[in-house]
Amino acid sequence: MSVSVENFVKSVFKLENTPGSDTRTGSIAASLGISSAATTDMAQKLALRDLVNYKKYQPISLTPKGRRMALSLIRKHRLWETFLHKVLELSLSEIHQEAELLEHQTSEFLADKISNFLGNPEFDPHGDPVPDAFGNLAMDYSISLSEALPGKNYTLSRLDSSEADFFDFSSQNALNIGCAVSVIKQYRNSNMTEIMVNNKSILLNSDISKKIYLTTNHNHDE
Amino acid sequence: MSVSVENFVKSVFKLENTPGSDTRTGSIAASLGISSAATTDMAQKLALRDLVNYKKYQPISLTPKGRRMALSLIRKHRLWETFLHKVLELSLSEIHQEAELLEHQTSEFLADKISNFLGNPEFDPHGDPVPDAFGNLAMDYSISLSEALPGKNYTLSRLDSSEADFFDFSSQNALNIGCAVSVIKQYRNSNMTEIMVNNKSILLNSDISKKIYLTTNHNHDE
DNA sequence: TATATATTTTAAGCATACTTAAAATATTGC
DNA sequence: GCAATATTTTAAGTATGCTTAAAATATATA
Repeated sequence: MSVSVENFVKSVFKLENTPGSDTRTGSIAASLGISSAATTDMAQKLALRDLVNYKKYQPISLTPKGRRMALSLIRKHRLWETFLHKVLELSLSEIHQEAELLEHQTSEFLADKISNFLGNPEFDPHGDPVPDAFGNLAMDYSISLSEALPGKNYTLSRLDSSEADFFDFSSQNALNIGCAVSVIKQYRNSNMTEIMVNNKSILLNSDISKKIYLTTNHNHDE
Repeated sequence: MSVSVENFVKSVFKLENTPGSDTRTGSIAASLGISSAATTDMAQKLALRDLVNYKKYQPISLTPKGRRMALSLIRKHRLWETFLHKVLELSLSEIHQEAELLEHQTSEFLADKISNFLGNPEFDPHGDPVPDAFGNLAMDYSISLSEALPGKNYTLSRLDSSEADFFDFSSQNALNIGCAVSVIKQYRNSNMTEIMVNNKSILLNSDISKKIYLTTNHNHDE
């Protein structure tokens, strides 16, 4: 399977699972950085290979086979990110681009070896769940900081970005996964969020707060 | 740089450095598993990019730029092989094919991280030297078992193959890097070599003995 | 040295994965 | 409901990296 096909399928999966997004030709084109014409072309070809469902002028969806492919790729991506961060000590801002390339050249056999070496991690260094070999994902109860309730205490569980700038900002402000976050105030009109981290107050705009995810401080098995 | 270009350059490098081989169109084609026509085509294109020297009907050679590219790839390949074997515990017969894919998706930055993690190894698990970041190779004084002198004692230093079968054979017969090998007799007419390993006598044909390299048991710095 | 054989190159064609421009269709606003 | 606008699809064209078949050239042999 070519890199282009794999990235296409992964893009559809991500858009299908992102609230507020759709899987229309233009959206997929934008997310892949290619033209709408190329997207239509690829959708038609992949429909013949039973990877996507395609009907003219309609949103594209993944078949079960396409979904399996996407989850396998996401698994490889997140395993590589975990490996690069924990073993080779690359920073959060460095791991994405390397994993983006390696994921396409990773056999299932090798993915299992990496997973096993890492102790079959459930979450990657960004807090994203790592699918297991069957495509199952750990449950994620996190909520976005932009939706969090003022006055409550949370734990930072996920940094949802693939941009180096975002990770540079978060690490410089000690916004690390696992740290305690108190939400002071939500400025609904200006879309700003004030939080307290390490006894320091930080005011964040929504570009940032949308990408930070939190879990409430209690056990979900209770 | 595309995978095809990288593999072409690597192939020329390997043929240039393999005694008894040449870098004519047909030889490169055979080593890459493509047609002679495709080889000519690629040679012409890469000459324009200053990676190879090409004149009609003449053997192809690498430019300094081409040589640097080849050594960078070989470095990445051998670092991955070392990593896969030592860290993820893949067998000697499994590492080549995985490294063959990963090498093309590895930045210089990542290669340096892997090298550093492994303690900047001078040799990979097959006994092949790992070029350093500047393309320098450790000196290799090994000789082929097919050329070794009867009655002498050697240490097995290199298993020169990329075929899984060969490594299955060698590991099953305890022909491991670092083990002591005594050469009993060279049967020059039939191209057979008799050796003693772990108090066991083994008779090897030249297909095998050519791929096994040995060092004499003394220090080259003396 | 001439000719037969082998090798290399050129030429034409194909698949993949894109592009831009035009045509077709869908959506929005009045 | 219809026109204006936006989106999607089709069509034509490009670069890469191959293929096979033919022509050109080189090499080997008698």
